Amino acid sequence: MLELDRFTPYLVNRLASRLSDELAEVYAARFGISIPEWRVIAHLSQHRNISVREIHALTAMDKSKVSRAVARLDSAGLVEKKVSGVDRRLVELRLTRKGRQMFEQIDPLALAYERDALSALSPDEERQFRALVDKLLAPRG
Amino acid sequence: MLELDRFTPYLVNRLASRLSDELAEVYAARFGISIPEWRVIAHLSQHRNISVREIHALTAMDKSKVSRAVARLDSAGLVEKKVSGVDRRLVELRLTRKGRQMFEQIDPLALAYERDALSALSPDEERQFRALVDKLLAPRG
DNA sequence: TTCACATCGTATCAAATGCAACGATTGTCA
DNA sequence: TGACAATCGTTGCATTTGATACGATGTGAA
Repeated sequence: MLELDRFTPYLVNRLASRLSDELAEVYAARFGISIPEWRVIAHLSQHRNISVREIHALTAMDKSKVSRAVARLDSAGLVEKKVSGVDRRLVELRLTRKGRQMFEQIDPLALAYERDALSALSPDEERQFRALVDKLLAPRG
Repeated sequence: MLELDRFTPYLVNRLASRLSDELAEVYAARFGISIPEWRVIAHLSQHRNISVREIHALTAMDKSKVSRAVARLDSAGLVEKKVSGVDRRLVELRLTRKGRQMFEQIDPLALAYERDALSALSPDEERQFRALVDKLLAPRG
């Protein structure tokens, strides 16, 4: 018999929405970007010339969700779009100087929030937790 | 410098949406209910006479989201609504026989999915993971 | 080459969502 | 008691979302 308080999908979902929402409090009002936009920025901060398709595959955000987030970031001057020379179907994305500066402001705030969110765990537990999440995220047969 | 592949809110979110989506594949098409509706049913399966307010508080689903899910379940004959005698602002919810029967069909499927999703972990790791998630979910400061 | 098919990003449109406001009810405190 | 504030569930409305279709481009086999 299912008990919600012991049902992993339920618990992980509650944890995830809390982490997303609390993190959004850190950047949403202050920098005027939404959760999907933040996710795009975060990905562009470390993958150069990544495409919409790749962000979609990495984040499980819908293709059109990514496309729209990119469009808003583009018109806000935070992201540049450039049709790939190799495959003209692809759009290569990268942060503008302005976008990178915004990321560099959010970066320490995000890391501080993560530390705070994990502060209930000891360093050992934190390592365990990361390792277990990694295992669960690894593609299954 | 933030690295997404080590950033807990990001990883936990990816895990959570995979768990939600894959679980929904188990019940959505077969039983014709949405994710919010499933969540309401699951809560009603173990809390009797719970109110919209309480489901909202427990699940972090928006009040109106819960209200609308309940309305659909009501007109589908899966849930009954009854104004509380103690506080007439409250609506006491409970599964109908039909609703309970549906839950009892989904129940083993949900548990089987959970086992499958956690199959990458050893029994020990699974216990650790549950304990760590509980710690992280405990209200902070 | 050519033609059928796959892939990428965007646009379209119905449905879902979140926020704020509302009516109804209850609580508070002067 | 009475007036005002708070709470509950619902609804209206603007926005967001996801599924699908589309045009443009690329791929592969005949």
